[in-house]
Amino acid sequence: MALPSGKHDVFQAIADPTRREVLKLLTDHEMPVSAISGHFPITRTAVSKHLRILAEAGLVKERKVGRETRYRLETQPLQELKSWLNYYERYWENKLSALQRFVESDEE
Amino acid sequence: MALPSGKHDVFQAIADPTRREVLKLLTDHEMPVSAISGHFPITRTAVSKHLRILAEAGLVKERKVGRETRYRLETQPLQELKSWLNYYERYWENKLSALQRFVESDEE
DNA sequence: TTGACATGAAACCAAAAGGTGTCATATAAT
DNA sequence: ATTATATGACACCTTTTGGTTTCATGTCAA
Repeated sequence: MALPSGKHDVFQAIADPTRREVLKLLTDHEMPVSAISGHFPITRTAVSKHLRILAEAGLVKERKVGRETRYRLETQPLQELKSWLNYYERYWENKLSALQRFVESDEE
Repeated sequence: MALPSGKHDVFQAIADPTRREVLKLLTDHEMPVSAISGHFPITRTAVSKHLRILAEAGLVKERKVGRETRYRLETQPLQELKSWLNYYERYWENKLSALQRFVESDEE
C-alpha cells in the first residue's frame, strides 16, 4: 500500500520549501498553474516542475479545464509521513512519553 | 525556537532514505560511526557525511568517547514536522473532515 | 480566422547531493 | 616505542536538482 508510483516519494516532495509553499497555497483552493506561479519569484516552468514532483508523490491532483490545468491538494500521502513520525513520537519529551519511559524503563 | 543552525533543516534531513535508516538504527542505541556504517553498503566517509547533516538538523547529537564518536538520536526537531503535518491533518479522509468539507462546501 | 492565453516539452546550466579514495591525527593496545 | 583503530578532512567525480529560455500546441476571444 502507498507504493510510490513515480521516483519521488512524499519525503522528497516536501523537502523543498517552495513545494511546501505550493501545498499551503492549494489549501482549500484548486488553482491553475499561472495563478500558483504568480506567488513565487521563479518562472512558471519551474513551478510546473515542482507541481509534477508533487503529483508524482500523490500530494496534488490535476484536472484539465479548458486551456488551463487546475491543481488541488491531496493530503492522503501525508499519512505515510504521519505513521513514520508516529514511530518516534514515544521518545518525545512530554508527560505521556515520560510516563511510558518510566514504566518501560530499563535504561541507566 | 527551532531555528535551523546550519543550512540543513529537518525536512531535508529526512528526505534521504539512508538517513532515515540511520535514525531508526539509533533508536535506543548510542552508536559509534563505524558501527553505524557497518549497516550500510556505502563507505564510512559517506555515512559520516549523513551524520553531519542529521546533526545540523539537530536529529542526532555526538559525544566523543576516547577515539570514537558516538551518536544518539534526538527526536525533538521532529516536533516541527509534527506541527507542519498537523496543519493538514484536518483535511484527511475521516468523518470529521468530511463533515467540514460538506459544511464549508462551495465547489461545483 | 486571427490573435492572445495557458501549458507542456526540450535543451541547457550551475550548484548541490551523494559517493569515493587518500591522508592526517588522535587514541588504544602490545 | 610501535602498531592498529576510529574518525575527520580533503580533493575529486557523477548524478540530481532547481532554474532558465525557447518553441510547439491547444483553447478561448474578437
